[in-house]
Amino acid sequence: MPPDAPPTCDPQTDLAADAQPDRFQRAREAQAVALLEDYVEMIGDLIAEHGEARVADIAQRMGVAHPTATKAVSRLKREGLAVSRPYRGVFLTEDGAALADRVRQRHRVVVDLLVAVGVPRETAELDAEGIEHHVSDATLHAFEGFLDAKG
Amino acid sequence: MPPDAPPTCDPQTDLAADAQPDRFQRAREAQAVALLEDYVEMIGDLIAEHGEARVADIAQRMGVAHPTATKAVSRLKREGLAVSRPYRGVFLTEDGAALADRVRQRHRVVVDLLVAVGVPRETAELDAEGIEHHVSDATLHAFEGFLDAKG
DNA sequence: GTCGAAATTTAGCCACAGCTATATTTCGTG
DNA sequence: CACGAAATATAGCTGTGGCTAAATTTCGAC
Repeated sequence: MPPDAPPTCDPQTDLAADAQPDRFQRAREAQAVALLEDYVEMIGDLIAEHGEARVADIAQRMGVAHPTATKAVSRLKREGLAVSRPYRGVFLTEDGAALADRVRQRHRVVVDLLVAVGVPRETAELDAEGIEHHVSDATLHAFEGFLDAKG
Repeated sequence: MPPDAPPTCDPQTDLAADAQPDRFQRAREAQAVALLEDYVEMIGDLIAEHGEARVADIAQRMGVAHPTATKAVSRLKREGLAVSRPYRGVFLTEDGAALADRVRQRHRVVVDLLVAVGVPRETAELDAEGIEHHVSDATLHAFEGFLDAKG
């Protein structure tokens, strides 16, 4: 096929198709940070409860084996989100703590919005765990506006 | 620490913590099928437009290299969602086509709901790409109910 | 103060999902 | 109808994120 004569007849369709790759790349990037966000939030919770986050507790709450949690912590340390000395508890850096706060807050807003539009609370909690990582700042702001207007 | 005397003082906190692993495992599973869903929907779109889905087109629209698309098609075939003969176009099985329809419909509902609560259309399209894969049937139903009630 | 249990880390495996480079096949053009 | 360009497939690499099994360290109990 010659490059100046694409096989599709509708130029509008082609335009939409051209915009798609960016969308999917964006979604892939969001997914890449999603796990780190979950671990950071979980570590934040554990520190708030116990004063430190032990690998065994992280693993248990994330539903993974101990070595998996250890590797995740390594990635967090590499990203500058957590610190730890060998065989000791894990702590968050300033950046990590800030991220944990943001994630926790976003989670709450997402759950509240889901409930506000009629999703049962329990279902909202379950779905929010996956949804929250794909909620942009703009969407989060819209959610907050909607909740303010409603209540 | 003895097993009958956990270090936390609040039994309610422990209960919530015990429920967490399932949540995360659920989110991980959802993420595992998300990519397949995207590919299936995209292949459905291409078939609707061109009568078949070529690997090069799939790769271009998904924003990945050709071999990545080829490997994805292999997984779809293994899962019984697509069929293809070597060096020829890709087609969906009955299951694949049904999944594509469901995904497309769910995407539309998610975008509509985001718009309904005040998210700009363009942002809604971007975020929906990631959000939709984590919307359960129960939540989708609630979204539809909310949209019906609204307009 | 030593020893053993518990926690952590390390090593090594698998599958996925991306990539580049190379081989193979198809198909339009001359 | 042969040939070369384009499309597809294969091979082999990287990094992620799981896992089990084995080595190491910590720490409480005696």
